[in-house]
Amino acid sequence: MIDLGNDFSPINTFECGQCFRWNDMGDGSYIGISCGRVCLVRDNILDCPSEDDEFWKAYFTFDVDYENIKNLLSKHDEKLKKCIDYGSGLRILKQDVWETIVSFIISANNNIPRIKSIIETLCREFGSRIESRFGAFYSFPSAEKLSTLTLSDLAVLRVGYRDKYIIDAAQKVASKEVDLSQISSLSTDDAKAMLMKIKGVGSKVADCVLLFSLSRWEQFPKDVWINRILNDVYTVSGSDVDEFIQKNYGEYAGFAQQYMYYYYRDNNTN
DNA sequence: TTCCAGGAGCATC
DNA sequence: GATGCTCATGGA
Repeated sequence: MIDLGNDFSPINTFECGQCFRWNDMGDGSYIGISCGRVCLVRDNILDCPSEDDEFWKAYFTFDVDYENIKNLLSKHDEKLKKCIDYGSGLRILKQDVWETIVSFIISANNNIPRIKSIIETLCREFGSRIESRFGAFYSFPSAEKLSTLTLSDLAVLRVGYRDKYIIDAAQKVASKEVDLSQISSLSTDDAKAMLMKIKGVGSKVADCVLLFSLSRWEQFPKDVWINRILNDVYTVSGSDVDEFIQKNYGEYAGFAQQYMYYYYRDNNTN
C-alpha cells in the first residue's frame, strides 16, 4: 500500500493519453499493469504487493515537485493556468521504454480507444499470463518475443500498416542495434536519434518515448491536437513553434504539453 | 459515403 | 528542409 498523496488524480493521470494499460473499474478505481506487475489505484491509495513498492514509486515519479512546476508554468500564462487547474493531479509517468516505443508506434494516425484495444490484443496473444489477486492479466511482450514473429502472426492485431514497424522495432531492440539498456545514459539528442533508427518512430513518437518513459521533461510532442491548440489558442505555427515552446515553457515544456493536450481534448479550443 | 484519429515513410523539389 | 501523397482500420 502506497499513499499517493493529495496532489494526485487517477483519472487525470490515466486518461490524459500518456498510457494505455490502465482501466477504470467502473467506480473511479483503476487497475494497471507495467513490467509484469499489477496494481490497483483507488482514490490516492495504490494497492500492490509490498515488494513492488519501490517500482511503483518510481513509476509515479514521486520525486518530482509538481507544485513548483505548476507554479512556474502558470505564472506567466493564464491560458495554461486554466489547463493546469483542470488537470490538477496529473502525473507524467515513468513507463517502460520498450512498451512505450511500441505503444506510440501504434498510436500513429490512430485513436485512443483503438490503440488500447490493439495493445490489449498484443499482450493477450504474445505476452505472459500473470495471476494476481485482482485477476489474470497479460504482460507486455518482450522485444525478443516479438522479434520472432512474422507479419502474418501480427494479423490478429488488425494494426494495419504499422505491423512492419512493430517487427522492425522488435528486431532492432532485440539485436541491440537500438540498445535500450544504455539509452537512459545518453543525451536527449542522442537518445532521440537512436529511437528514430526504428521505422515508424518519427519525431513525435520519439518525443513521447523521451517524455513518458525517460523523464526528459523538456520534450514537447507535437501531434494534430497540439498543433491545433498552438495555432488556435496561441496563434503560433510553423517555424515559430519551437522557439515559442522553449521560450515560454523551457525545461518543463512536456508538462505544459500534457496539461494543454488533456484540457483541450476534453474542452474545445474556442 | 466521407472524415478522422496522440504520424511516418517516401518521392520530389 | 519543406511539401504532398499514401498508408490499414474502425467508429462517428
